[in-house]
Amino acid sequence: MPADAVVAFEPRKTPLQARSTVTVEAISEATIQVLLSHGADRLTTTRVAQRAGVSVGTLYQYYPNKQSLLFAVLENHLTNVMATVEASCESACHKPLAEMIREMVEAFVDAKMDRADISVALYQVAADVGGPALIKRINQRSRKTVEAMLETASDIKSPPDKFAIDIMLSAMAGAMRSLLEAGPSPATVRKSREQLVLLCQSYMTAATAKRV
Amino acid sequence: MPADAVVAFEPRKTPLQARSTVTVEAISEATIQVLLSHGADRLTTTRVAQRAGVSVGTLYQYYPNKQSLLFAVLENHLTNVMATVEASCESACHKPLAEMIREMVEAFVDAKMDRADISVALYQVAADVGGPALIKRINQRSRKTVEAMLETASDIKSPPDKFAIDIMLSAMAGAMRSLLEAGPSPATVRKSREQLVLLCQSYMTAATAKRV
Amino acid sequence: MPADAVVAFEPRKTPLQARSTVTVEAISEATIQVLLSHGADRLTTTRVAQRAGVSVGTLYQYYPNKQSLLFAVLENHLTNVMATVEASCESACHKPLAEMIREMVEAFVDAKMDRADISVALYQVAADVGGPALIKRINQRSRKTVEAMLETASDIKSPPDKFAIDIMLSAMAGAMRSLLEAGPSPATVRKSREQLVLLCQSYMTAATAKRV
Amino acid sequence: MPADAVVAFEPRKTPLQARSTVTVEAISEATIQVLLSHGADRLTTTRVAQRAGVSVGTLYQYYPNKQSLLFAVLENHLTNVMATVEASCESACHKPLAEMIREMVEAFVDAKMDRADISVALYQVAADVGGPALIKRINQRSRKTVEAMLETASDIKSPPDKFAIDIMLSAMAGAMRSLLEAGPSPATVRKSREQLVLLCQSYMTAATAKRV
DNA sequence: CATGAATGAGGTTTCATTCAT
DNA sequence: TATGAATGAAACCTCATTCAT
Repeated sequence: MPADAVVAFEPRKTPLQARSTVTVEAISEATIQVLLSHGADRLTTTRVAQRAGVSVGTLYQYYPNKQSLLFAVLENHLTNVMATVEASCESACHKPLAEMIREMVEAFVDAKMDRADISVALYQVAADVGGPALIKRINQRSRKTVEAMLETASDIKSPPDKFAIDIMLSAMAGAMRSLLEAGPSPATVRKSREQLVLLCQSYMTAATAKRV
Repeated sequence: MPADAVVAFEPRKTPLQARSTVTVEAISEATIQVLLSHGADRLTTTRVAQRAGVSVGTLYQYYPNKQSLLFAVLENHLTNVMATVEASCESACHKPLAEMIREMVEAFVDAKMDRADISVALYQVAADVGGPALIKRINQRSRKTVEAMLETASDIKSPPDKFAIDIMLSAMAGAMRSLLEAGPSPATVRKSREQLVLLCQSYMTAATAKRV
Repeated sequence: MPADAVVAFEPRKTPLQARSTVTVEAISEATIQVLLSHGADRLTTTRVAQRAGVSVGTLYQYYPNKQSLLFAVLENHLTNVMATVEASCESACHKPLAEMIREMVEAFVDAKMDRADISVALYQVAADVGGPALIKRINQRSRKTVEAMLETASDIKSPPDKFAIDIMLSAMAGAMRSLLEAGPSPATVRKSREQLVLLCQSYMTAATAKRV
Repeated sequence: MPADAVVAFEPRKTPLQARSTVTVEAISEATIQVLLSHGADRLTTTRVAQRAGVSVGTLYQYYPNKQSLLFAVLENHLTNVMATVEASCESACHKPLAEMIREMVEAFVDAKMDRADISVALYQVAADVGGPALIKRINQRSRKTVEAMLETASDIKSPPDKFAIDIMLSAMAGAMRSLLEAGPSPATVRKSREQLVLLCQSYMTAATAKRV
């Protein structure tokens, strides 16, 4: 996959007709299937198109190049996960710190596990596809959401600074990645989830001045 | 990790003679240079050989294929980092928990920052080259080392279980990756290091039963 | 001229209705625009259709294929130029040789310069589209016209033979092409025009037996 | 043939070994063969390589892209023709004007006819390959050569200005092109050659102040 | 042992053309 | 008639790997 200039990541045409929407959906899903069954370096645009039941030409009507296709899939996944986390943040407002963290972390772990296969598959492509930049952007939004939640915690004076939140989020994501890549058993997942909650709780507590 | 058979990753011949060692070293360093200057998908064996000042043919006498080359470089880096961490663990034995963690985390951050460029470059290839498996192996060793250190902590009854240590290590590595990929300022690094220490200390403390 | 069969170059349907004429006109003009703005090898039927404000499908209702489109545009241009030259020939009948030539050459240069952009654009496609054959046909007509004119020259016994006229016309066209492709200043054009007149006059004079 | 940026026309590597020289020669010749047998738009790099008896990869070791290949062939041809003309110019020094012109024109016509097939084939590609720019460059050299020759003419005071020489050369080239594209009989060629001599002689004479 | 020319499978992408709506 | 989504053959070009010198 040549990745010279990181340009033109935007999908080429917005699917207006019903037929188009179906096609785009099929391509997107096929991308994941191929990623899972063949691996990132065996993923070819031709194969994706075949799996999607369309011709390569059709694929290229919606994505200007291979990168943009992978980028779109990655972005979609990350956005989904983030949406889940954001929802949990909203519902956890005004609760005590520990509970907030628990809900947030559990939402994150569950969202990731929900489509563990996709997550793992996407780790492979993130690096080639402008992943870091995208992740940075997503993380910034996540951090703001979490920060806003923490502002409302019932038992602390002031929330930890942005810095600490960033650290926590990246630590959580990193641990999750390790876990996913190990192909864990359900039991392991359960236990890890608990530990991750503990990790974040203890760090946030340590990084926070208690409210009077 | 590509779906096909993971073929011989081991270097082809052990460099017994001085000349060979020099050549292998040059190739290894050239790989990193090319990774940094051209990116993972512009890295070609020919280019690496040129940069190293040898012919492609020569390169293939020391590495059976491209993967094995990248694998070796990755392994070398990880081993170096781990060696540093292990050394710090040894020297921190019998100290109190918090101090142990501090020394270990600081050793890790410093080792990573020491050749930040390499770390960043290698994140690109890890996925394609059997990285996860390798990391798993390395992490296991790390975990054992850390575990052994913790056994000797002067202020705790028993160390956290393997599980918690794994979580901590992967969280630390994940946060570090995020940091490195952001291309941080020295000030940011200092602050992050401190926070990472705090993260690990508070988690380990929380995961540990205090000694009588 | 490509080696394969020279298929139907004729437009598919004669535009009888006003709407059709407008459409065909728009497509024709769009072709030139695209030729100028994108170059011959970036000219796609889709792009031409877009520029013309119609769909590709519509384009294919008036032209059976891409070649026929380009051919039509080329033919149109050449025919226009020739019509101008023919007109000048008619009006120059019965004048002295030198004057005839001057009027003819000046008409040619002016006609070409009138839409210099088109001329230059079409040089790019002529070769791929059966240009030489077309030019041959056009040139034959031109030669006959010029010959007819020369027959009436007041100061010569008999006109130069067909051969000489062909040579003159192709020399004139060749020089003009060179000039156009250089993107000349108005001053250069004026001077070149004068020289071209001189070239043709001196050649025709040399190739002619003077009238008693 | 995509022709975006007109870059990197230079051959990729200079053939140092004997084997390489042979290969390059074969590719060059094969290009002309394919051009003649299939036409410019059926010329593919694969076909050229096949005809040359090498693999595509090899072709691309010597030419960075298709354009550069065609450009090299075109340049080679034009340089050859020009060398012949230059030689004739040198040998015609100090002779009378008419004789000079005769020798120069005849040298040109003969050089072109010598490999008429190549000339015709190359007209097809010139436009796509940066031909005009190249021709401009070649023409400038030609003009200087001719100018230098004319300076020494034994029977004229001063030579025609650059302008007139440019006109003459482009007219001559244009007429020649027309002739070649018509696929002329030997008789036609002979006659055309004579006419071309006359054309240039009469123009140069007309454009010159006679020497005392 | 070193060299580097040669290989060729295979990847990405384009675009003329069709045809169901 | 007009549309434009879909097609898919085919083009260009790369690069891991080999092997004769």
